[in-house]
Amino acid sequence: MSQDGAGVDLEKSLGYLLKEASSALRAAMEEVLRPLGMSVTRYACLELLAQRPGLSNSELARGVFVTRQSMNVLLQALEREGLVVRPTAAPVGKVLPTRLTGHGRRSLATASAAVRSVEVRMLAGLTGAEQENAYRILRSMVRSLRDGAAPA
Amino acid sequence: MSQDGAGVDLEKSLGYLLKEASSALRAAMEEVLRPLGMSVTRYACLELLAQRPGLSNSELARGVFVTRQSMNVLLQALEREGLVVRPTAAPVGKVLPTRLTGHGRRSLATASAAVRSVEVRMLAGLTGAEQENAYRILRSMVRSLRDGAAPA
DNA sequence: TGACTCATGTCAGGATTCTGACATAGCCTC
DNA sequence: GAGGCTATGTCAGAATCCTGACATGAGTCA
Repeated sequence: MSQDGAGVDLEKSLGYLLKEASSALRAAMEEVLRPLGMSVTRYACLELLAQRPGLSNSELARGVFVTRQSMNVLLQALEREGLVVRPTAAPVGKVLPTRLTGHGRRSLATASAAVRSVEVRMLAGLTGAEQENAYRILRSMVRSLRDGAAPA
Repeated sequence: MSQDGAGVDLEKSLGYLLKEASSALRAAMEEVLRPLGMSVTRYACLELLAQRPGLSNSELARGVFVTRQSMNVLLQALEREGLVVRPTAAPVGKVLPTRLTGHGRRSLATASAAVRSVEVRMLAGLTGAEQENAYRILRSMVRSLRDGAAPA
């Protein structure tokens, strides 16, 4: 049914398109990660940890865009499965620096390759200049949204 | 940091930036919708329904990027609160065409204005040409992700 | 030193979404 | 008309994520 009404046109809304693209990306990632027994959130956590070893629970949460409570339960699971390690006592303050184990690094390697193939597929059909444009434009959107959030 | 070799560089990854932008947009929408007693999913459902009256449960689900089961529980709540109406019996097949009530339309109006202000803020700092670029590039990403998903 | 503020880790409860499953209606082919 | 295929609406259970709350440690300031 293609019945156009009045009001905001979702088909031309960049916000809607942004959600659509993000949703398509997540679905594509889930599709390639599922056979590996890994979820998108788990992969994101491991990938972030590989690039920034020793990140704390709260820092990981912010990097993966979930609450620190959700990240806490995820880290407990990853720790139980031997993918990451955390010291039993905080070396300084309450912060528990997390690190990947060998098992975690190997598990991440295959997942990372799969995700990379998805990103390559997503960028197929775009020139290098277009990718640069996309990067700059998305960065501008994020900055505008964050800055306007707390003007007081 | 330093070791990029095998891993995806999240700071330069368009996929990560896409997730970041989508997350920031959702957070900004939740912030302005919360005082109105409305969630992002509810708003999206009502907005879609305003533009395409008579949409079915499954069609709404695809438009809002959730499963039809989730949309079903949402529609039941909206119906209970008098924001939408569905016929008790399907006029044709099993499809139940959903429509906004006057109450639903009024509730949507204020929410729609709030969301529009967020989108305006998001696009501040971008020229018309840049917005056109963003639209075209995001569309290309979605198409590439969907097409490659089922190569048979 | 003591009070205040902020960030962190964690537990508990609730809300939202998803996966699995079933019955049914429309469409297509034979 | 019979059979297969797809899509839909719906119920039930499980997984995931979030909000609320508490205690603790670091930093600031009088």
